[in-house]
Amino acid sequence: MLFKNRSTALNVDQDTVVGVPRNRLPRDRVEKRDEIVSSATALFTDSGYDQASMTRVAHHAGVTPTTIYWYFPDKDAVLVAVVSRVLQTVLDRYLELEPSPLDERILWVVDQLQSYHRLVDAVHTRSAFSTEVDEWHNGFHATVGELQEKALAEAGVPEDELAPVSQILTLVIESLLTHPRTDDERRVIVDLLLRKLCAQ
Amino acid sequence: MLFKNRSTALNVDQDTVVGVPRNRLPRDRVEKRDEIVSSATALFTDSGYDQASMTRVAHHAGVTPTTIYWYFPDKDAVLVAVVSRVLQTVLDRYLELEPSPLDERILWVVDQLQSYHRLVDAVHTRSAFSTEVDEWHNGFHATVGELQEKALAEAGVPEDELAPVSQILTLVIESLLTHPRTDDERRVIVDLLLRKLCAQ
DNA sequence: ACCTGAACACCGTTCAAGT
DNA sequence: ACCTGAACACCGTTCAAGT
Repeated sequence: MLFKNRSTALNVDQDTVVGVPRNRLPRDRVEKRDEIVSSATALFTDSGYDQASMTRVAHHAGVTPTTIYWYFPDKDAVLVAVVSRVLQTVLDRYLELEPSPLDERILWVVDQLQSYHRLVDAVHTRSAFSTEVDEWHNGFHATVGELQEKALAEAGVPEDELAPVSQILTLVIESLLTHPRTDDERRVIVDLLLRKLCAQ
Repeated sequence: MLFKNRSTALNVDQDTVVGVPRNRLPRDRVEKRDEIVSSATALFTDSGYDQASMTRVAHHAGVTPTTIYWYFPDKDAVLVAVVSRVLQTVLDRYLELEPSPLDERILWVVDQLQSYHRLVDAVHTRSAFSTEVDEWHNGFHATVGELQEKALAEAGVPEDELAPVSQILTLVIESLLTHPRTDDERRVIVDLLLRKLCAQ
């Protein structure tokens, strides 16, 4: 029951040293951590940060609540791990998508993030109480801001308007997530915004 | 100790009927309810919805936690009472302020609501779980939307752009509350947005 | 009608004890 | 090194009991 991943013959590989499985332990640690983050992502996304208790996350990951505290200092650290991974995934997919009109790219982002609106709320709420969440949130806006300013410069926005235009766009995108609308409503808003904000 | 508001000579007025103080009871009830809402407003605003427990709100209002449940069905109902009163107060002051340029009025609203950003977060988060909060949130956007479309029409925004422009403005204002900036930064954003969105 | 204290089923987190 | 069960101080809410 204990060490169940390592005690079966199936899982023993050539790198294992008798008694001290050097290369095995770190890998297991990473895998279990990932498992916790996956469970937390699913539950935070579906039920929201508050309703998804550490107990529920733990059981979903097949561990005891206390085990999570071996991998993370507190619940906010789990939240940061969750949103980091979601951002990374979406960012990777976004960068592969590059050459398409700006409005299409923005609508794609809104569409991708739509299901994560509970994570957005959680980050905003927890930022006020957790410095670790607050720092991640600031870093998030810095990363996204840079990317967006580059895209906007290419779209013809003048140098001195780059910062505020980018910020407006980010704020609207974030808000669209927590104020759900139909595809059409979103398109009307994003199209009008870009038409007005991007000089031609 | 019980009925302390009514047992002192100071508080007995002419309308009081022996044994059954007809006019007194409803007034007391309203006053105590107001007291709870005031305490909740202070604590929700300063500490956030989650950190401000029913126990803390009750003690701040000079009652027992259970007493609150005589006046409100649950914590979300307290939240709705709090945000309703805040909105009413700000709306009243706004309507007295009427004749001033649109950008000044918007910056005034952002400034007024700035300190209530924790309430904004709470409403967004609770909307997903409480139909009473969700309904209030929808009503809020309807009320504000109407007011804003009128102001925008006067500012020269064409009929067919009224709805999306109003929505963009509301989303940006709401987001500015949860993403604090300096007065100058806010002014730059609002000025640019209005310059671009309002045809001239 | 209004208010209370005790209780219920939770919560995030800690810690001594196990392997 | 990693994991657990029991415990701690909370939480929102309920309810029998008081006035």
